[in-house]
Amino acid sequence: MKAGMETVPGRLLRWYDGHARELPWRIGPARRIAGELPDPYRVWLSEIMLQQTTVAAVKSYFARFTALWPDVTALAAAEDAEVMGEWAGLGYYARARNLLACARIVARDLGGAFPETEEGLRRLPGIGPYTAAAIASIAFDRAAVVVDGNVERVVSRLFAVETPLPAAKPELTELAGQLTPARRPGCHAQAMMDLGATICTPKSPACMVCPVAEPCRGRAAGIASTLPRKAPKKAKPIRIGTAYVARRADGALLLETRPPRSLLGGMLGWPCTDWSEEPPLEAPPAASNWQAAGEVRHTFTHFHLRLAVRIARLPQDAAPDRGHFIPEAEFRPASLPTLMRKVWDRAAPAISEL
DNA sequence: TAGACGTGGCC
DNA sequence: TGGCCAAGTCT
Repeated sequence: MKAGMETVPGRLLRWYDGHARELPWRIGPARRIAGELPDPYRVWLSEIMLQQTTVAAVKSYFARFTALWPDVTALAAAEDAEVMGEWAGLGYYARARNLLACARIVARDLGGAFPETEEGLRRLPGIGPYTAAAIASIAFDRAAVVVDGNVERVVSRLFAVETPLPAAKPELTELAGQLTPARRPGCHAQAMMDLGATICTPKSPACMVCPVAEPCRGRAAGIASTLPRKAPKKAKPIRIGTAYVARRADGALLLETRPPRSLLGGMLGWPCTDWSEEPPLEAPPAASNWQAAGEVRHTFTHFHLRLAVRIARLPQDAAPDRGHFIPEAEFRPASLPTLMRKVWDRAAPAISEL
């Protein structure tokens, strides 16, 4: 085959063999060619962590999780609170709840082995179309069509797809399928994602060094950097509320485990009023002397939050109707979701003076 | 099906 | 500073 005739998947694979990112959960192209495949547990764990999350943010969490729980059986046996505490700061906490649920199903019902097919994987909690395809492809070398945000971007540019997302999704999936080779599908999937992450980036793609620049129709049309098109986003409303940081005479802090399937569900947090666009009605935990300790601002996916922080010292025999005291020695701010850690950062200097 | 669901980095 | 963006899933 003449060089100019080399197919897109062929160019991509050749590029990947020389430029694959080295990642802790990955087996490099040379070892994969030699027949080695990565540990499905590590692939699964990394894929869950990487959902809507950057590689940079995931690395330290992945290291800690695999050190604490080296295999799915170990993770399945962990306490909920410990796993949620280790996930704190990574966001999208439903992922951590589903991670544990999934680990327990795999350990208990599947003998500790992950399903090797998309269909089997798809039945597990927290594994959707993308993750099922990614695990089947990367961990088991199945020719699954892996479509994440990177692939959507690469494919929409290669074929100059101007239909806005999410309407363009079926078309992009079809085109991604046409590119998926029967040979080395796992390397192909990772090559597409590496290309999207390092060269075919959202803002200023490095077309000058792109291995598929020549066949790229988006580049030829001069519109690559504007693709994929996306539907306009809605404005975020501002919600307000109050967080209460109470410290007992012995230093213990009043925290509560937030209800599952809610915002920050399953995570530890300070008792709060509800967060709404109107001033809150809910009463604070019983205490005589709440003092203002500033405000925390935090932005979630769909709203901005302004949380007033109030602090109080509670008598040793206090019996609050919500939450539970955590002894000073056991309290780890790092086990709080970021919003709640911000509240603590605001409250901590003042509360020790109380 | 569109909205809920986190966070940190970048410009 | 504030809006945008990043390896999606669930309901």
